[in-house]
Amino acid sequence: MQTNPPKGEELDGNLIAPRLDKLARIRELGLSPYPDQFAQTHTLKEVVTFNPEAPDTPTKFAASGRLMRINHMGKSSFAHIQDDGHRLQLYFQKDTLGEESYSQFVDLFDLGDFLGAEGKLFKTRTGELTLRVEQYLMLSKSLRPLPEKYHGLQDPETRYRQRYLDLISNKNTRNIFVARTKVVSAMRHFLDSSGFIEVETPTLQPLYGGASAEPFTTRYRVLDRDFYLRISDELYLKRLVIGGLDRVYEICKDFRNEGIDRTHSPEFTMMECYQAYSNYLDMMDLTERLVAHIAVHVNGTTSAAFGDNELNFNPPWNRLDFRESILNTVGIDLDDFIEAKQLASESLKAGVKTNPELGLAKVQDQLFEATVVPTLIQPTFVHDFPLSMSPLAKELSDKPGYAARFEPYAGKMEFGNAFSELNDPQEQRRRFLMQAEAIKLGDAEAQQLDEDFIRAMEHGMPPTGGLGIGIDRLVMLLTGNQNIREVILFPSLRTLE
RNA sequence: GGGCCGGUAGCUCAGCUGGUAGAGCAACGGACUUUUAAUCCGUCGGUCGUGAGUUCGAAUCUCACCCGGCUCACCA
Repeated sequence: MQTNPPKGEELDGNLIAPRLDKLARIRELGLSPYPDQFAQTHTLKEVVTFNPEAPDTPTKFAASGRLMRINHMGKSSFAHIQDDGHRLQLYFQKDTLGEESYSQFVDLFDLGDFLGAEGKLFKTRTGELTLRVEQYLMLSKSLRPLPEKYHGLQDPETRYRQRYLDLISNKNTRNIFVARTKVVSAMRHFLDSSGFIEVETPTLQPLYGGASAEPFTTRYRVLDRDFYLRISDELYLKRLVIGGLDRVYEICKDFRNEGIDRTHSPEFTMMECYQAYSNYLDMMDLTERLVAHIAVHVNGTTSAAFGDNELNFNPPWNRLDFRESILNTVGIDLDDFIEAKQLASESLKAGVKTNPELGLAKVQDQLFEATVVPTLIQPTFVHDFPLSMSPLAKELSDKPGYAARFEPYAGKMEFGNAFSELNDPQEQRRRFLMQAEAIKLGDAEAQQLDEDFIRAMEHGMPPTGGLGIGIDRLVMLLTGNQNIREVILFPSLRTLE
């Protein structure tokens, strides 16, 4: 839609002009439309907790916020100010303020302006807590109108492009992002108190790795070579475990140059943590406890409404063997197929199209995605993935061809990945070389050989469990949003010319 | 990328069997000293996403393009 993208210089039109006029009149009166400060006695959040009838209630409140509603009624006016998600009603009375002060409020203030007001609290006839204004001050003049007061801002495009308007007028939007912040802080708190230390590793990387994805490429001018925006921080965090940081984690943006849809954003936030002397089963346990802890911190309970379902993150979660999950769902036993083409044709019988030219692992993955994933509503660990799909994970000693790896699922959506980290450098080299074959087959997402990483591993790496959790998707699950754009403040959209 | 749906006033939406636009909120003027989606009277406000085409005449029909939503494909 062309209606709303900010046009910058064009501050005209008959909705803007009256505001500019008022701005000029404020200045003519020798007042500042943008004063330096206002001495608040209470935030709105605090004010709304008072009962005006209680004996210990202060006789003066000075509070401030954005004007969201004004009712002029001749010699008195009601208004609402909003701040930090809280609202307070103000009552302006000619008798209280005096003729000049009262009419200045009526003449010079618009919806959207910031205002500071001082006075006493009382309750209206209908019982609403209200501040009887004795003095007030313009704190900031607004030049553009707000979205409609009742319906708010509905248009999804404008909500994403001008998120500030969405935050002002839609309480639910605000709630989502407050919840998101709580998710991250609860995660940090849990990990910090479990002995993990938070680190920062490079966003710009000379080689990309740690995941299967196409990267964004950028030019590092001084070094005169291409760099990549990280698709993962895995290989750097493992170097740190090698360096003796036994429990590390990082929460950061990863970038993947791929499609955008309801569950994928090209830049998204990931938490990855690594714990020496543990394995993927320990990570499974960690995941359950971590997510349950976060859910309680955010929602007050381990359950969350998601679409038509009520998800319950209370441990223990379901556990589902990868091979068995496909066997039980479509009756195909992966162990019966060594060739990509065979499995692909068998999959097709079950109604699933795959790309056999990309190799067996890809076909297995596509079959799993199409058949098993849609059944995974309640939190579930899918474990023991085919080794060929897991170039950085250890092979299970009692299950050749399968990796000590799991992914947590909920709401038909993967939201993490974990394994017993491969720490045999010679085996790691072989795995990278297999990935090189996949690249030749046309798999644009296969992983690059990272000699420096192997060199680090050759110095000795302890047995280590690693876990990644997609923050955006976890927030989706805990806040009941089925679209990733609803949990990202400024989601990627095409630029408007 | 395919399919479907949408883009009309600042916002929320009508209008779409072709006759160049309406409502509510917002704004402006007026009435109103406990309103709260305040109410009542009056007024202003639109290159109907963009560009072509058909037509005497296009918001409306056709085509192309732009932007968004859903969906399928792709993508862990």
